[in-house]
Amino acid sequence: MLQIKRPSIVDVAELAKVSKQTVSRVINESPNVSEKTRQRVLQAIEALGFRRSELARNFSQGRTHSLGVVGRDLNYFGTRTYIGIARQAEALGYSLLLKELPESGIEQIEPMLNALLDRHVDGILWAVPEIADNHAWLDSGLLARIPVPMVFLSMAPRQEATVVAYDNFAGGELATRYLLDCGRKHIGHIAGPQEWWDASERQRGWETTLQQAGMKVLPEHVAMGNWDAASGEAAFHRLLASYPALDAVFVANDKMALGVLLAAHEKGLRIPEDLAVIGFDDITESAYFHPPLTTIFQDKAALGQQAVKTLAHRIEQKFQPAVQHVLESTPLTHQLIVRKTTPAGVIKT
Amino acid sequence: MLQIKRPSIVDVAELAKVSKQTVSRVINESPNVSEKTRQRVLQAIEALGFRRSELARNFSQGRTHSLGVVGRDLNYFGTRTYIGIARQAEALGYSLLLKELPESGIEQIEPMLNALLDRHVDGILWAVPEIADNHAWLDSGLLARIPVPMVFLSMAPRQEATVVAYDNFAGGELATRYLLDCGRKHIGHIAGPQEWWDASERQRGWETTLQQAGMKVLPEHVAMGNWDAASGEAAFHRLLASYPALDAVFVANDKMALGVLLAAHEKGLRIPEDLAVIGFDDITESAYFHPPLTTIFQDKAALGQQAVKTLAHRIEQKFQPAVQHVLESTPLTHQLIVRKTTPAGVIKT
DNA sequence: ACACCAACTGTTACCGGTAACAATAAATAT
DNA sequence: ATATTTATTGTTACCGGTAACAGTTGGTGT
Repeated sequence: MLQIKRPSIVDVAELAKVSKQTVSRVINESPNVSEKTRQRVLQAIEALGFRRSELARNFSQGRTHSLGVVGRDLNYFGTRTYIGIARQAEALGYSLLLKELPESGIEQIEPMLNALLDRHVDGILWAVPEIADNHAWLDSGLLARIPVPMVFLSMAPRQEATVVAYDNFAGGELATRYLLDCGRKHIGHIAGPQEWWDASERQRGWETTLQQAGMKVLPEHVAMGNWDAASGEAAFHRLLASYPALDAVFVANDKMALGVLLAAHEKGLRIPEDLAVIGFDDITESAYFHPPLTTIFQDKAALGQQAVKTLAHRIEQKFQPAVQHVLESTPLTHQLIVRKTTPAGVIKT
Repeated sequence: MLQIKRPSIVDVAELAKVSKQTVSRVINESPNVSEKTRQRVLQAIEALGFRRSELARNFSQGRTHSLGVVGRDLNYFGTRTYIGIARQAEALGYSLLLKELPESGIEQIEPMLNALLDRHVDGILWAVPEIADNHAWLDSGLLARIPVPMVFLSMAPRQEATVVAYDNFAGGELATRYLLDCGRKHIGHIAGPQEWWDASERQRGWETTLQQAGMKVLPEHVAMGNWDAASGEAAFHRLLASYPALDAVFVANDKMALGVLLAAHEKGLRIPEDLAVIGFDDITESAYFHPPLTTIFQDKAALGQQAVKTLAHRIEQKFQPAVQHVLESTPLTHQLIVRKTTPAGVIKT
């Protein structure tokens, strides 16, 4: 059961009868190696099955070609986002070191960041949704003490931080304007938890659009849920009670919209005739809701991708300030997906 | 913009006027340090804000206290599973290095494993669903050349491999037996893709249960989907055409069940009176389907947790063969969640 | 008072690469 | 033919810890 030691650069050097530095040059494709020795070294590498230890290389260079990703639950930050992150990181030659921030939270933040820094990640991607003041630590000066570039996913813009995010305000506008285009006059909103930045932005988009259309927006025109289908159902009952004239509702995410559809059925409301519904997210199931849900789509994979690109860009700048790196950016804009919970034959303005 | 160098163990040693070895002893809580020097060292650590470089430690020890996780899409392997993995890894002091195996697949496997080994992960968790022969590489002898413990998530048992999985066969039995208990006589199945191990196991559970109940199982009693809601809808139409007597259906996952519900509505079938439906997975939305879906639950978080425990156990065995490590295992059993797509008042046998 | 042991601390080497600089050999200029 | 480049290769130090072994000190037994 003897574990055979991985061959090291020295083993290769001995076999090829060169110094280990020359081997290093070969594996790093330095041009200053004669073709003859290069071949000899390559042969030795082949013969021994040598592979460079990234661990050793990382240690010696002081950089690890890896990104720390701090997430919460993945649920929010989302499978699609994660795929975008993973693919882009791979494409740019970075590994991902993942950490889950537990609910409890605040006092875990510094240890978590330290754990990543102790492993010398080249950069950190903060993929925790902004809820209440859980980003308040940014004001504590902690950020300034972090010696690697950091990028934040989907949070309110801040002076000191690099943020990659969708404009949820615009998304809310888009949804609400479409309901107006449908000719609806009483457009309610089922919001996500107010403490969530994304939720309050969507709500602000709804509110602003209605006001610009000359409509009054009253507190009883909104009900709040917690993103879950169950809460959407409950919120809809409350909303209908406080706003009986309701003829359309913009729901802050598709899951809650599912609950709304169920509740509306129970109340005997016809959709979309009596009530138009528009969701947010375009989860894969929403095309199979009953009826299929009109919703707002945001390309989460592109979001993750863009975040990694941005982070990598800042890292390269740091390690090779001389070289001009290009940052190609993907536009992040919402898309309206019209299905059956809004009336047919609407002309979009 | 000068980057201040992280203090190293040597800086601490100088400040505390001891050798760096003594500092090492202090941070590793060796008992052989006098209280007086310990305090002096701790003070120096505090003063400098020293933190041990895990990178250096990993390098010097030849182990990284990290697990390589190879996944596909997360979609399948699932958010819940991932949470279980992350939490358990954190609890046991392991970091996670994540890799995404692209669809293309096979020829990517060896490079991917090598990438992990180059970074000296202590163990590898293979979280790619078994589809068709995508696990055939296990027979190539590659596995034997991997110098670290490896654990496979949810695949067919194999001689040479450590597998942590739910018994999907038993899950299929559980679902089907319940439909029998409901008094149904014509129980069809909407299967996942046959190439998926999980799917074929669930189907086998269905088939076996019916046969044991003395019923005939014909090919036209099954239709196959691809896990998506859309495919569930289509499959149901086909199934109904080929098996008109159908009075119950076991659907291999909840998403397809969603499509089935939609299709059944279109056909004017009452649920559960005309058709009983049972899904699989218990995704959060299924409680809000129309009507709420009866389904089979498996605790995916426990699955991920168990996989990490198993892997960690094997790693510890390897690094400290002398110590007897205990492996506490969580039982992985399915649970029947009865909602409204099956008739009320059934006595479970 | 002397040998011996325990408790504590220090020395040296090593993990596997890379960086910076030095040395040698071959090629070109004068 | 000699000085000077240029191309190629080797030497040495270093990254920040840990392991193995070697001292040093003080207390104890006789």
